[in-house]
Amino acid sequence: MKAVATNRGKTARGGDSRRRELLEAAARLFSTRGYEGTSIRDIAAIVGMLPGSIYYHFKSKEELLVAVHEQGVLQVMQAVQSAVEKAGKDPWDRLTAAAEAHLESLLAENAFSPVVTPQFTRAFEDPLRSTLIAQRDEYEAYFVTLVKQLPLPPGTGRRLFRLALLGSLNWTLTWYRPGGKRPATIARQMVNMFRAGLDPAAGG
Amino acid sequence: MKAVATNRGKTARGGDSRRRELLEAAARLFSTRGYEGTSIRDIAAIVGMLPGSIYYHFKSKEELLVAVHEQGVLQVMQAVQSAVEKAGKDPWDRLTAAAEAHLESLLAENAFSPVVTPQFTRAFEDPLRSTLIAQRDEYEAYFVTLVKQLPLPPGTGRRLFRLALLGSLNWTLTWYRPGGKRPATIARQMVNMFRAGLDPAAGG
DNA sequence: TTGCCTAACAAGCGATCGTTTGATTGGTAT
DNA sequence: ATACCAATCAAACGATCGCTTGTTAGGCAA
Repeated sequence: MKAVATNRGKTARGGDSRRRELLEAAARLFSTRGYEGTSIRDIAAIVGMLPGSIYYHFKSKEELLVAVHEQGVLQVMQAVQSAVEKAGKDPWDRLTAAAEAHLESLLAENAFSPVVTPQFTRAFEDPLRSTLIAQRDEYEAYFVTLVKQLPLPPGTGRRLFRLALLGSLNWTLTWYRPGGKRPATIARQMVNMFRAGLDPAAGG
Repeated sequence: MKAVATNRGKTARGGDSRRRELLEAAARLFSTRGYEGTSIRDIAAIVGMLPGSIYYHFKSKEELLVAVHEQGVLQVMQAVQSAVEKAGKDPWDRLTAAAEAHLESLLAENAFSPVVTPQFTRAFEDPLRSTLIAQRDEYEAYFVTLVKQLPLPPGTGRRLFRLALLGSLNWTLTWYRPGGKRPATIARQMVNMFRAGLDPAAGG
């Protein structure tokens, strides 16, 4: 494992910039037109590259998808974790912070994260599908711990609570228009809808 | 408008049965593999027909999709309306009945209805996209009236309430597995989560 | 200068896509 | 029997798909 001093072969400053451009273009197209609806040629055209050249950076279209998905999970996860850490100790505050960061990531313009949602994953066959689900589960497990800390009335299904909240948040992707309320506001109001009924300390 | 006594040309009893078979096969494939991920040849193979023969029944793949989508909207709409009518007068009961019927339709095996969700519509371009959205809006407007009848505390965003609830319900498509709770049970519990906090008459 | 290596180009492979066209089949009405 | 017509077959069209292959341009090290 010898350290390489010079950026061997990479263009000018900053490593694999072309690779990142490809990831970004692919993410945008995948999330708007879907995976099957996006061709290698579409992606190549955006970054100004011939279709064949993509295969120098990724060995297949599927591998490109997995890389995009991984990047998406990473981005959302980091945003959420960092927001939660800043949120203090109250479990509801922490959940609210997570929801805000989650929705902001999903609706951000960079367009990496929409690919992360299971609604995207659903259409794939099983070797690939399992890979994507595994990546995503790592993230969703974080929400499990957040919900576990919540002071909920006994008998409340924590699993259903989590799925319902994430459902409300993720569904925003289908109706949100940039002109409207800020994503963080929407996320907070949604958490409050759930909270009002289930938090004994909240004021109805 | 002259009535035709004999089933002119249609096979045996029951009008355009082949057309319905095509719609059904297309619905199943569209909802599992997506529109772009489904080929005319796939659909033809299921109903035992050569690819070209499909074009006797539908003039294009897009028209087939629109027909499937329309059928899906119709099915869900009828199921929901019929359930609401049986539900009595209490607005929360009516909403609960609607949610149950909605989710049951979405998770039913016939597989027509998943195509109705906006998560499916999202990926299309604008002439087609607008057509699908228009079909779907007709249905969603029905939920608007249901939510309007609800006795909610002043200041509660009814629009966000509706979108959040439908989000929770629709998202179930991404995680539901046939072994688990019955769809109607899930729907009822979800409505109750929202209700507990927002209905002044509910017992916390 | 020589040699290497990254990153891309140029061209095309076979497969599959949605769709069209013309012929064929079988039942129904006359 | 004949004529008709709905419904399908059989075959192929051009376009586009993911991907491969051989080559080339340019920077870095020896």
